[in-house]
Amino acid sequence: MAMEYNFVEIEKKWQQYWADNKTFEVKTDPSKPKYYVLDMFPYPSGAGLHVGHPLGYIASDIYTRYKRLRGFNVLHPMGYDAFGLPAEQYAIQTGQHPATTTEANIARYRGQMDKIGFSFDWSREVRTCDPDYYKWTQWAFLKMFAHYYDNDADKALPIENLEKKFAEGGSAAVNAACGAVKPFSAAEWKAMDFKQQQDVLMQYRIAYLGETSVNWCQQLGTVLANDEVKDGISVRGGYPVEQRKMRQWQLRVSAYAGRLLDELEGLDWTDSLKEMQRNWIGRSQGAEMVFKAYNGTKEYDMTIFTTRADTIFGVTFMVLAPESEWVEKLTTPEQKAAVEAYQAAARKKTERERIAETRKVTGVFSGSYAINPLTGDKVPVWISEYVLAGYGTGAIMAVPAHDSRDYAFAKQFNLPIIPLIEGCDISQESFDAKEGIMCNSGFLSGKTVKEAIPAAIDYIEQHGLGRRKINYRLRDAIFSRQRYWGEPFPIYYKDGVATPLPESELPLRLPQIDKYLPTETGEPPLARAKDWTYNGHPLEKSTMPGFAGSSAYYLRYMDPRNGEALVSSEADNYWRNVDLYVGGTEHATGHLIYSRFWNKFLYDLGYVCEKEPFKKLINQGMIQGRSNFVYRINGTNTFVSLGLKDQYETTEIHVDISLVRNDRLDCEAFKAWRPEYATAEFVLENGEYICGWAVEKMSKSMFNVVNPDLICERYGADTLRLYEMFLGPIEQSKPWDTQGIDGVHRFLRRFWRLFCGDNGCNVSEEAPTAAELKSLHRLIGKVQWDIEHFSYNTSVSAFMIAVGELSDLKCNKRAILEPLAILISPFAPHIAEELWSMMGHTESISFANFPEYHEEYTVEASFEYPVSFNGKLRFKLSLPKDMPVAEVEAAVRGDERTGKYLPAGTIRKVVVVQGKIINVVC
RNA sequence: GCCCGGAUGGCGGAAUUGGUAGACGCGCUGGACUCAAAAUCCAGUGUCCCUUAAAGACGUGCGGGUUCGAUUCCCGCUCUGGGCACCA
Repeated sequence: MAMEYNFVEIEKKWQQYWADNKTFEVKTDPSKPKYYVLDMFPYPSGAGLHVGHPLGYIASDIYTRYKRLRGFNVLHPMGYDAFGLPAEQYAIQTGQHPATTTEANIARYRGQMDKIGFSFDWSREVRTCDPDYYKWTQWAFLKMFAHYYDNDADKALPIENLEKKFAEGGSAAVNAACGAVKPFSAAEWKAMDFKQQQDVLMQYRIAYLGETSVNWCQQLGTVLANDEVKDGISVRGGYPVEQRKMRQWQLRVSAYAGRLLDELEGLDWTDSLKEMQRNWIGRSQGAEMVFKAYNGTKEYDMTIFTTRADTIFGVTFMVLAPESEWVEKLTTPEQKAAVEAYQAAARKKTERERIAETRKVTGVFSGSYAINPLTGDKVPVWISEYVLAGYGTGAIMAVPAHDSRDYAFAKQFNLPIIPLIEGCDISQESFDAKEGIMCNSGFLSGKTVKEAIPAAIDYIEQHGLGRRKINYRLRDAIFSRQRYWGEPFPIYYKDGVATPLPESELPLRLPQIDKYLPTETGEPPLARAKDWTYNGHPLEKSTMPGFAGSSAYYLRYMDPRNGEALVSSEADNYWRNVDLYVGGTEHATGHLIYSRFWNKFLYDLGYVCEKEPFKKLINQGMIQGRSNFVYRINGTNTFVSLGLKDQYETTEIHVDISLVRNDRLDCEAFKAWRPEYATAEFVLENGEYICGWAVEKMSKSMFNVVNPDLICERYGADTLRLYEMFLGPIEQSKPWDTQGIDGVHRFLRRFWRLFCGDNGCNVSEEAPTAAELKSLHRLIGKVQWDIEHFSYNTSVSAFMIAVGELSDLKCNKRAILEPLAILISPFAPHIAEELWSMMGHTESISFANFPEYHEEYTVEASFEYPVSFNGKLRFKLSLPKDMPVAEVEAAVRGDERTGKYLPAGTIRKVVVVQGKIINVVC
């Protein structure tokens, strides 16, 4: 029987072997260096995996297997981000419990992943919806509730510490991240009752309950975090989102803004991703300044934030956000009606409408005036939507000459514009650039802008008018969701005071309910649970958002079955943090911020030993679909081939890619596809119907989804793995094209034939030739470099070339083929294992060593030819001075016929220009 | 508007970073095997000039520059993907 490459049997056999032998289970082992490779765990959706999903998993699996061959103890776990909206939406429609559908989806995902031959340590699987897992999500929340952020210590400290300081010196004794707190003395603190004290403490807690403007989504019936909203609509579902003031649980992520920004530096992430986080955190350096404001009867100190303190001599008006607390104080009786109408109109707008009206300038005069603290000038105080309540102090000083938004506002309402920079033209637009020489600016006149900014702030600080201040755009994360399928809060309300559950009560399990909709009174679904109380007190009815469970999962993998701690310090000290994290860039401003925050918080408390969770991050690109089209002549049921379609008025229609091969439509299959096409007629070219095509997102509605199961069945997992890597660079988006897979499959069959003849294994014990060794070692060097640089597409090419060379040489030597099998095992593990065992090994290839690369030739020679080069010459040659260029080149290349100077194959590149050797590379 | 990327044959992409552009694969063309098809194997395949070949010229989005030499570095554009978007 001919020994053909039977991938179906081989893959089944080795997947079974790995499972039976627990090949990929790891333990902490101080005798070996650790390496932690993590994939972003999937949300198990009902649609299953398509061929794009495993891309990152394949890349990380290759790296994992490579690191194992290099002697590392590699932690490579997988689990499921199992709480979330889609399962709940499905539950609302069908009444099926989300746990049931989630369970089914997980089983499907697992089945699909198993077919691809990943080397996950499944004994460490976690699911965020498992009570043994979410116990630790709740635990972390309780810790956040019990801590505050001390700005002086620059870390989280226990809330008891805060209480002690309040009792000693009142609110002034602490410099901490907090909400709006009226200053109080120690005596006032002691005079407060329990509830009042708790209200104050709540303003300081890292997990806190606070009134805030939130993204409310009516259709989803829940609030959403900023990163869950894009362009004013919800990321999940695509429903409109509006701003509402609500009392919600929040995480004081903003307290960590500085550290989140600074510690980004040391991470091995792509610049674009770091840049995204920097923008999201949005540090801006400036000053807070106090303006006296007078409403006709009373004077107030109004604080504003500016990055352009140098422009203070050009302030011609002030602007408040409509939601600002100053609005009420500074609105005069005459303006009251107009201001309230403006506020009401602003409140009613959805986020989407506000975005749509971005360029419209609106505003209303408050009736009050403020005094410029430097010039003593009296300027009007206006109210406008273009100032945001949530940033800075919700109030600004307006300098229309040098800020485009202030300029537009001044033009609209005919307010004065004073230029402050010599020679700037402000007739058409403001001059926003931070360059030029100041004028009209008192003591700042004559300075450059860059000098004037610090000089102005110094002056302001010295005269007690304000202080340096750094503001961040990063907002606190809204942590409540009015939803069922999430972690319950371990919080109950005792006489209206939010009280933490004792840790011993964790996990607080999600109760059973009969319906998943909000109640008639608009309460979250948990209000439907029977007896949702603790010791007779009501429990919190909202649940945690999706990012709660995914924020610390990488820690749980280190010690997933620990009932006593999130992770033991032994496991944490060994595995430390993730060395390589692979996942999509869509989590840049969500998960990857929250996880870093969560980790830093646990670091402050001493539960984890590393400041950052993910050392190196690779963002795999998307695999796009390749859609096919047919062209229906308008008003008929006749379809015209691509090349002829311009002769008709046609409509482009997506056609299922399974009905198309090589862009040729199977017309009979098309007729059978849909009843409306049963009578279809075709206008062919050269007897064929040619379809159009386009690269689009892979989705059911475009009929271009390719299922990995099908590819595994037809070509095998090893072919799938190689082909996904071969498609292009891992970080790049690229279209899937099932056509091309044949090439990779052919390669694997050629690879197989290198080891197997018609009568089975034909590996010989002969010593390899120099040419064979050269081929092998070039491959080793290349593959090693490629894996370390995540350039897997070029490795696959290198394998193809090497196998081509070795086939031509009819090489069947063990000394070549064994290293070759090891080399390919990270990419195509099943075939590698099979060939390895066929060559007589009893132990799995996973425990072999990655072959060592050897330079084949060492060259020593001196060089006397006239030579100019730019640092690239790797060695010296000895050649006569007047040798003709052609001969020099031949000699340097090691031409076997001249053969005098160097052995053949030594030189890869010789560059000779105008009789001079410019560059020689070996 | 602001901040990052990207642009190379019919297609996906190589060129380890200033040194033979187009590796490798797909597709296409021709051939072998076959009654035939599929599969497999072999050869060719950037463009132009040309019956063909040789030889030559032109070629990495566009226009300049640096260099003996530029896909690679610099300046100015065009197109395109992504992120942020009244953040004072």
